[in-house]
Amino acid sequence: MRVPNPKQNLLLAALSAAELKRLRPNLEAVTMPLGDVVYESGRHLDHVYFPTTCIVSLLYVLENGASAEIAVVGYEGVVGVSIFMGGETTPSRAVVQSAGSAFRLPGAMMKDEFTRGGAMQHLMLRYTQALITQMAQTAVCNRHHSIEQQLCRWLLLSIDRLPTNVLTMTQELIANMLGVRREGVTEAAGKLQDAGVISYRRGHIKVLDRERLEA
Amino acid sequence: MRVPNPKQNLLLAALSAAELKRLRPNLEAVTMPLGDVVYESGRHLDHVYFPTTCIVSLLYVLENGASAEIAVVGYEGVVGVSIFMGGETTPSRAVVQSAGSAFRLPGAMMKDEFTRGGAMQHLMLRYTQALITQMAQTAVCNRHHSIEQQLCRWLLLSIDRLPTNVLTMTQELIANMLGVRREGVTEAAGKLQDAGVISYRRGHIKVLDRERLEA
DNA sequence: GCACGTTCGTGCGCTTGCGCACCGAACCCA
DNA sequence: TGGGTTCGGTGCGCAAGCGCACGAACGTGC
Repeated sequence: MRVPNPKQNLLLAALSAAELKRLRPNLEAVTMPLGDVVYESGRHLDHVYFPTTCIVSLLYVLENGASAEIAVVGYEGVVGVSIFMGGETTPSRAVVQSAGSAFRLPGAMMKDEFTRGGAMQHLMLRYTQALITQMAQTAVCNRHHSIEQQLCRWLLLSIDRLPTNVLTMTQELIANMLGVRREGVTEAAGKLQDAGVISYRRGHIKVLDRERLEA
Repeated sequence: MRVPNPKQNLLLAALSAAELKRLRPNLEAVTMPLGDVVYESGRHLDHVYFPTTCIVSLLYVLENGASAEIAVVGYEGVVGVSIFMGGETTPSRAVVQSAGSAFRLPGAMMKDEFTRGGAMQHLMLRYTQALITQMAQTAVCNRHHSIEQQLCRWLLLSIDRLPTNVLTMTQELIANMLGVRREGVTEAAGKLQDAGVISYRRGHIKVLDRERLEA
């Protein structure tokens, strides 16, 4: 495991040297264990998180407890956009889907930097726009796609944010993310394995044929 | 029909007198006929639209032509957030769901005003945040709710943005918005009518019992 | 008042996914 | 090496929703 470097996060890496230098003292490297709840729905947000090697899922939780993933954030993004979007709280829950590390920045610092209106603001807005697009896609997938198609999409979203092609993730958890039954995931994963696209064993999924996953 | 007044839009109304005065010369009142496509997915955005008496639906369209509504915008919001979020284009289609009027502002003006960093920026970001929340809800509803529940939610979203409790909308169109079959809407609407919550006839839906719709 | 297009109702077979229950098998740890 | 626990596979019955097809009711325009 390398020493965490802020530049591993694409947003931080895109900042100018001066901006990064300004933020650096307040950037704190944190390790993100699997299953850790970064934000709880409706709670106050203290920090924004810039993932480097971890992946964070954004889940929207209903009153009755049912939930579904609305977006995935990895080294290309930031968790906690609500902080600079104006709300102190977020309506979604953020859960670590793949363990790793991240940098976090106190919310107040983030706001200050954002308000300066420089590259940081621009970057954050662009990323938020991308996040919106991802959410819109999720919404439509939930309606029109089969479990198998959604599983494919989800696998792609995940491995694109990891250095390896192996995910550490039980089918139960995937089912939770997608908001479907575990058995449905089992079935879909079985098909994909038969087709030679993926292979898995107890909590580890290896993507063999990325091309064919994109269909 | 009153003469359109920018203050009918909540976002414009929330601006200070000075700001509104600055924008006023560039604000153009436009009428929005039913079914009009305000934005096409992937196309360049010339203007942002501030609805006053119309309602605009944001649809995300898949490659195969299937689509689903991801958000509803009325007098409380603005259509075309991508313009100040950094992208020149939007991944979604915007369609007029209920005829009425709106004010539009050239994209460049919007950007300028946004970049000033004043109340406008703050307002736009807050609204975008609200839009994100609405989209997240839509995503989860698509997964967990029955057609009837979704119809209820959709009706509420719509009448909340209209002065009356009567919607002019065929079931076919509603089905399009929700991304379901027309027959499914017929069935759900039939149930609601039997329950005395709504009444409808050929393209006109009247909401009778708002309370019970919220379940 | 009549014809036509639009909108809504209904029926049927079929697929997908859910809920539940149970078992085998892999893994972890002592 | 041998528990016990966690995962994954499988088999029901059931409900929701889809696709298709057809017909009835409404309302508009001539």
